[in-house]
Amino acid sequence: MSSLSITVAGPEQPQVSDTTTGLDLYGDDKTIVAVRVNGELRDLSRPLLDGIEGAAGAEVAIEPVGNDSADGLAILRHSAAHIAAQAVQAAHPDAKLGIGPPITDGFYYDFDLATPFTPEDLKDLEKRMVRIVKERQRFVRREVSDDEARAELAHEPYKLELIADKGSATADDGASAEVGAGQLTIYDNVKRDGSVAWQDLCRGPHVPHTGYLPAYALMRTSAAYWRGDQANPQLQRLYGTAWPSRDELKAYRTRLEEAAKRDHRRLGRELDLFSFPDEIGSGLAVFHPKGGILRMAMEEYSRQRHVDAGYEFVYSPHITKGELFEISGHLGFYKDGMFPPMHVDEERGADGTVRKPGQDYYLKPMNCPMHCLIFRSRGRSYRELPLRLFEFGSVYRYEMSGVVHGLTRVRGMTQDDAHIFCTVDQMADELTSLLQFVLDLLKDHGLDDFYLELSTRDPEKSIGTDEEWERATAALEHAAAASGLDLVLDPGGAAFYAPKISVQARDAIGRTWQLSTIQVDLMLPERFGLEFTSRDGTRQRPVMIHRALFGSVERFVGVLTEHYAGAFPPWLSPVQVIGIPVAADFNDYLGEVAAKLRAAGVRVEVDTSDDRMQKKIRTAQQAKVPFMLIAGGEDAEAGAVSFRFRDGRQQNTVPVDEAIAIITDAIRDRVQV
RNA sequence: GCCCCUAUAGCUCAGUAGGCAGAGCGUCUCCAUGGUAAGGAGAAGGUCUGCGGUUCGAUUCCGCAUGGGGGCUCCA
Repeated sequence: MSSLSITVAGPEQPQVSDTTTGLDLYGDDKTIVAVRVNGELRDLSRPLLDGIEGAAGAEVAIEPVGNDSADGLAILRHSAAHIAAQAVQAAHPDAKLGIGPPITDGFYYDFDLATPFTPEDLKDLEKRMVRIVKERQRFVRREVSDDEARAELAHEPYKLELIADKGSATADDGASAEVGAGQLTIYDNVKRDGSVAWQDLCRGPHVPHTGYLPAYALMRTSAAYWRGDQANPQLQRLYGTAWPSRDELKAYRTRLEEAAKRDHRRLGRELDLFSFPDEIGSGLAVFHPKGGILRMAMEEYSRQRHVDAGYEFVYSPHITKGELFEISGHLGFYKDGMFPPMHVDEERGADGTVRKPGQDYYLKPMNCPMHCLIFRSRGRSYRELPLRLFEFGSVYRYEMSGVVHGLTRVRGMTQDDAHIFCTVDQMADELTSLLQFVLDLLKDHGLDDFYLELSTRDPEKSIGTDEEWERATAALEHAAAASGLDLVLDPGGAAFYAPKISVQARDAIGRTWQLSTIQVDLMLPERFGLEFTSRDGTRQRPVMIHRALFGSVERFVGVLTEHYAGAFPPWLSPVQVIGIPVAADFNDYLGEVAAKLRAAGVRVEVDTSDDRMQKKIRTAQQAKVPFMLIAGGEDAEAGAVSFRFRDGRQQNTVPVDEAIAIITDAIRDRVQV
C-alpha cells in the first residue's frame, strides 16, 4: 500500500475525480476503505482535494487507509452500524435512532423501540443486513446546514437533540461519532438506481459502499440509557461485530469462546477454589481450601514485600459508628454505596417514647478513616514519617444488584490496603517508589503489560479546594511520568476525597483490568485533624497516600484465574505436586518421596485412590497440577521418580533429590511451567 | 436500581404438545491393578428454585418473588 502526493496545480480548487485515487471503488480490492489527505481521514468517494486549500505548487499528501488499520477497522464497523440501523428501521419503521458508534471489536446502535429486540429479531436483522450488503449501497457524504439537517431528520427526536447541543458531544457517550462542533454532514445510502435507501446524521467517514463489509454479525442486545444517563429514557442497544475477512470474524468468535473457557466463575467451581452460596448473598464469596491456599500464598508474599518496604501492620474492626463516616465525609458522598445501618442500643419507655436514642453502626466500605485514627492516637513526630500502615482490610459495599459479577465485582472484599502519612516534601519520592513497588508486585504475579489511568476531580462530588486538588493531581502526574508508562486521562473519575492513578493490567488474552490504585489525599488529614510536630517544633498536617496493590484480593484472584486460565504458576498452585503410583504397590514409595517434598515446603498429594494410573493422570491434568510424579518399579529401584509436567512434557527416572530441586527451584523463582 | 434472557441430581445438560423425571461426569460400594489424559459392575442422589393462580391434575401454562447470565449505570 503506497502513498502518493499530488501537487496543487493552481490557485483555483482543482476538480479531481474519484479515479484520481487510482483505486477502483467497484473492483475486487476492498481492502482500502478510506484515505488520509494531509492527515485528515476522509471518504474514498469524496473528491480528493475537496475542501483542501493550497497555493500553487503545494504538496498534498495522500495516504490510503487499509481495513486492517485501527482507523480502517473503526470505519468498517461504523459503516456496519449504519447497515444494522437501516435493517432495524426497515423491520421496525417506528424505531427512532439513537447513536451508533464503533467500539472495540465491533459497534452498537441504540434505538427507541416499542418492544425490546428478541433473539429471532437478530436473525431477521442479519438477513436484512446481508441484502443491504449485496445491494452495494454507496455511502454518500453530504454537507448540510443545521436547518437542513433539522428538516431532514424531523422524525428523529434524538438526532435533533444531538444537533441542538452539537458543541457538547463527547467521545464518552459515543455522540462524537455523529456530530462535531462544526459542519454537519448526512450520509445517504444510495442504491444503484440512485434512490436513497436510508440516511443518517454522521461525521463519517465510511467505506465507499456496503459491499465492503465481508464479515459481520449481530451479537446481542441490551438496554442502555440515552447518552448514558439514568434519568434519560432507556433505549434498546444492538451490539454487532465486523471484520475485514470471514477468517478474522471466525478468529474473533474463537477468542470469545476461549475467554468463556477461562471465566473464573467456571474455573473457580471446576478447580474447587471458591463459590457464592445463595444463602450467603449476592456478591459474597466463600473460599474453599484450594482457593484458600492460593489466597494465602498471595497474602504471605504480599506481607513479606510490605515488611521489606517499611510498612507496619495494623488491624481494624469491620463495623463502626456512623460518626466515623460523618467525619470522613463518606456518609455525605458515599452513602448509597454502603450497607444500611444497624441501629442498636435504643431504649424506649413503656409508652413507646424514646428514652435513649441509640446508635447507628455501619459496615465499613473503606479502611482509611480507621487508619487516620491510628495515626491520631498519639502525638506524631516528623521522625516517624513516612508512616506506612498496612492492613488486609475487609470492606463491604452495597453494589447495585445488577453489577455484581463473580469475584471481580463483589459486595464484600479484602483490600491489601495501606495508608502512607508523609510530609509534602516526601510525597514525590514516596509516590515514585510506590509505583515501582506496585509494578514489581504485579510482575511477580505474571502480569507485565500495563498502562496508567489518572482520574481527576468531579467538581459536583468532591470536598476540598481547587488548590489542594491541583497539588495532589500534579504529584500523581509526576510519579506517572517517572514510570514511563502510558497515561490515560479519566476526567471526573476520582473519589470524592482524592485524585487517583489506577494501574490497568492487560491479561494473557489482552483484556484490561483495573487493579492497583494510588490516591493522594489532602482532605482526610484535614477532616481528621491529623498533625505531626515538625523539626522546627511547629505542628503540620501530613499528606495521606491511599493505595491498594492487588486492589482487592478477591478481584485479583479472579483476574489471575483468568490470566492463567486456572494453570497457576507453581508458587501459587493449590497443589504443586501430585504423586501417581503406577500401581498400588508403589503408594508407600511415593509417600516417602512426598514426605521429603513436604519437608522442603512443597504442597504435595499422593493419589492413592483405586483409579488406574491413566485416570489419575487425567484427573491431575484437569486439576492443572504443575508437576506429576509417577513412580513404578524402575523408579523405586533407582531411587527416582518420573515427571509429567503440566504441559505434557515427560522426564523419566529422575533421582529424587534432583526432582525435588527441579520443583523447589520453580516454586522459588515464581516461574510458570 | 433499569432492560432482556434464564432456573430440571453436586456439575454439564436431555425431557415431559399438562398425567407422580433421564443421561454423562462426580460421589459411595465391590471387582480389577505395571508406565504418562477415562478398567468393569452396582448403588445412592431430584417437593423439576420458592409462593400464588388456571386445571380433575402443574416440573411443564400464567403472575409475583428469589438466584443466575448479558448489557446500561457504577466500580477495587
